[in-house]
Amino acid sequence: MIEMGIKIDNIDRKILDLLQRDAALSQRGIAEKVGLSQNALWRRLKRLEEGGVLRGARMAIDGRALGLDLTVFVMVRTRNHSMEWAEGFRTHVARIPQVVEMHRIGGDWDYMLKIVTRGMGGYDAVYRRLTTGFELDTVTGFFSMETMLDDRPLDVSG
Amino acid sequence: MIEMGIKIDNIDRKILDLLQRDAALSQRGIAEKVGLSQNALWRRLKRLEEGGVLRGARMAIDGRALGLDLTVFVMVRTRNHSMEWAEGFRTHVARIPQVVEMHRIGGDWDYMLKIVTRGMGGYDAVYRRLTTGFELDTVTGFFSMETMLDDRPLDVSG
DNA sequence: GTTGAAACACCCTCAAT
DNA sequence: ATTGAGGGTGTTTCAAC
Repeated sequence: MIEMGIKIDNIDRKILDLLQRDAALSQRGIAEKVGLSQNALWRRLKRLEEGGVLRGARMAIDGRALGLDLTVFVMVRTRNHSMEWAEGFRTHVARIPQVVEMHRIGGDWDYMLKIVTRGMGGYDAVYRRLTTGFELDTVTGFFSMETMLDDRPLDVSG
Repeated sequence: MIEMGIKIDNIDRKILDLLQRDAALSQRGIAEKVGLSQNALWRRLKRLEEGGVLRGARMAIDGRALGLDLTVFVMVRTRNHSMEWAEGFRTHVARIPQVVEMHRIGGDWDYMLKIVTRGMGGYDAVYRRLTTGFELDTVTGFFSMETMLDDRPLDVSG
């Protein structure tokens, strides 16, 4: 079965762009910006939601207020490349709440994890938890010294 | 002047955790979950907002619905390490909308960029735009073959 | 696609405790 | 901290065009 997805026109793109930047916008406000009535906008939002394009509103928070001052990108090389092992590794990593992102990648490494935690002590704890119970070939961390751009909206232009 | 930040207690942490996962929760619903009256919750939200801890609601969208099917982590090594150059580079990169994240990092590389775009053609366009007008020493891309965890809430426990 | 309206939920701000 | 209440805003769903 082919994943079809719903049709998205330029007004939808504009709506998605606005909502990515501020999910608290009122329907009236969005409707005015895109040149629709509030009623017509409501029907589009319902359609986008039912089509799975809208995936819920998230509140962005300042991690530093919680002491989350360290971001590390961890590269992992493994020996076992079976799908079963990968799924087990995913489950293992998913239990570590400081991991905010995980990718299976190509190139010199097999996995890449984004970690957000409290200083080096927090990172050390994550590192130990990550490497306990799983045979990882190599683990290297790239430490973010400065977040220059963060959490930008996806490019909706098409 | 020292950045002080506001005090965050365990109820605040619980509130932040809930809002990170669903910014559309009603104040009544949150208040009930954390054991406060709606009125008391409102005061806490106002305080968290004025303290800069809450940074606005964003709608999460399904990039694939827009054809955004390729995520690449680009590592960049440069020759010039002055702060002026870095700021110019940041401005240059910020103009490329497919860059959703940019970090100055330590280790083998100087910068790391997260790119979300439409297939290899889209990546090629981003790559050319990135490397035009700026002398970069080395540029390498790690291609995400599978996003195993994405956009998880920050760990509020403390 | 549009306007208008009714019913409802939620938010914000009081006052009182 | 709590409850209760009033006014205002926003959403959802109609009917009619």
